[in-house]
Amino acid sequence: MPRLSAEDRRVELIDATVRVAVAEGLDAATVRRIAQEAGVPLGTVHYCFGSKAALISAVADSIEQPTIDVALLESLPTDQALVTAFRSYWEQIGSDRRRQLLIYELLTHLSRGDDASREIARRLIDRAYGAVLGAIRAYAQDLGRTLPVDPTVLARLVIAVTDGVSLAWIVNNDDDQAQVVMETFARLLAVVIDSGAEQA
Amino acid sequence: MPRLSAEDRRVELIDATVRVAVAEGLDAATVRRIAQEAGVPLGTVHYCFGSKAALISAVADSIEQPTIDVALLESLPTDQALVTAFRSYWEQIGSDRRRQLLIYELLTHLSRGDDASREIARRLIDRAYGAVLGAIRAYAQDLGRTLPVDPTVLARLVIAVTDGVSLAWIVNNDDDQAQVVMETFARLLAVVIDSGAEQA
DNA sequence: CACCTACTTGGACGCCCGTCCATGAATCCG
DNA sequence: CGGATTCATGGACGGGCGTCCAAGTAGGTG
Repeated sequence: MPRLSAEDRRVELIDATVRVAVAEGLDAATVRRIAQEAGVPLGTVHYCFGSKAALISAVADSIEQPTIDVALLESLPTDQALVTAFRSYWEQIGSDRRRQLLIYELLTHLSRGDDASREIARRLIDRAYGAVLGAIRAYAQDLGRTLPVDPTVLARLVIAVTDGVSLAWIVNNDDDQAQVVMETFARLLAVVIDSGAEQA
Repeated sequence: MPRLSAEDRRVELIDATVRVAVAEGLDAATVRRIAQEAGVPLGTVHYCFGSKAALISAVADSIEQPTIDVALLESLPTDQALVTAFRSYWEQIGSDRRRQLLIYELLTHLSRGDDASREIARRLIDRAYGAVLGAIRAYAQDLGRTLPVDPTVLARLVIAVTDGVSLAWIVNNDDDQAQVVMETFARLLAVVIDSGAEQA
């Protein structure tokens, strides 16, 4: 009801869309349901975004990916450092099953769209990739040596593991299993990194 | 048009649904579109399945997961054996991007449903898990020793990696990247397995 | 042959969808 | 102050959705 700039209104509508889509699924996030959630009349949505597809794209671009703080890991043994890093990552991702589910709904939905939509899905994954790659590079620098694995490939692998674990966790809702699988991967990685150090 | 038993008709309808959903997305697989694809009148779908949800559940249960033939890996060095195994797995999964996309659409869709739907999603993942776990156990037996990682956890981890890689591959369509990431994981695993052997 | 079960057929029902648009109100600016 | 721009509002439109059902038809059984 209060008069807002279109820009501020867009932020409100994106937030409302996230709320609805997280709670009830992306399919339930209809224009009417979003307008109701945001407390605005129906026409406002199309006034601000022009189309529902543009709104969904804006929602995908608004999704924030976890951050990794490498400073916490200094002076820890390799295996403990990696386990800690994954645990921190998981605490951010694993807090809300439905939120993570929405990310996969967005990725699959956008993957069926036109080139512009697919580009947005790509960016969504690349944001996570960039965060992980930055953390890996910072960690390698702290370690004072190069890793026995290409950091860019390792970052892709870490994203794959967390995404895969998240997907299974969404489906079977088993927190402990997700934790154990990620910790196992962290320890595998630690073995390789330490063995690489011995060889060097 | 030809008179078929309801059971045979169900198979036809499931196949038609898969065709439509693979090609155009799960959202595009409406009852009308499915009936058209199968060449049957609209009412037939509900006669055979009672509801669209039951049809989608049947579709999810019909999805076959890759098989892994461990016999091929005998007498290969560990790293080559694992790389070969992942490559074989990928040749089955990575042949059709849209088919893999449908699996994720089904998983997210079913995860939003009631308990029965979520159970079906769980089975879909568990089929892949069972296949991988069986292969791991067979491989460990061929190796003649126990692995340094719990096979059930390792199987979950392998599923996570392949699912995560598939997801990224669906989004960015980069075959080479998917291959490289999986091969890197295979080699990481080989290092750990071989180092576990040395310790033993 | 008659009968009953099983399958077929296509239209009708009510609902919700995304989009559009005409009108009105607020705000900004020369 | 007055005109122009920007935002607000809610009803209307055409279409597609899942579901239901009454009538028709084939096949097997007594």
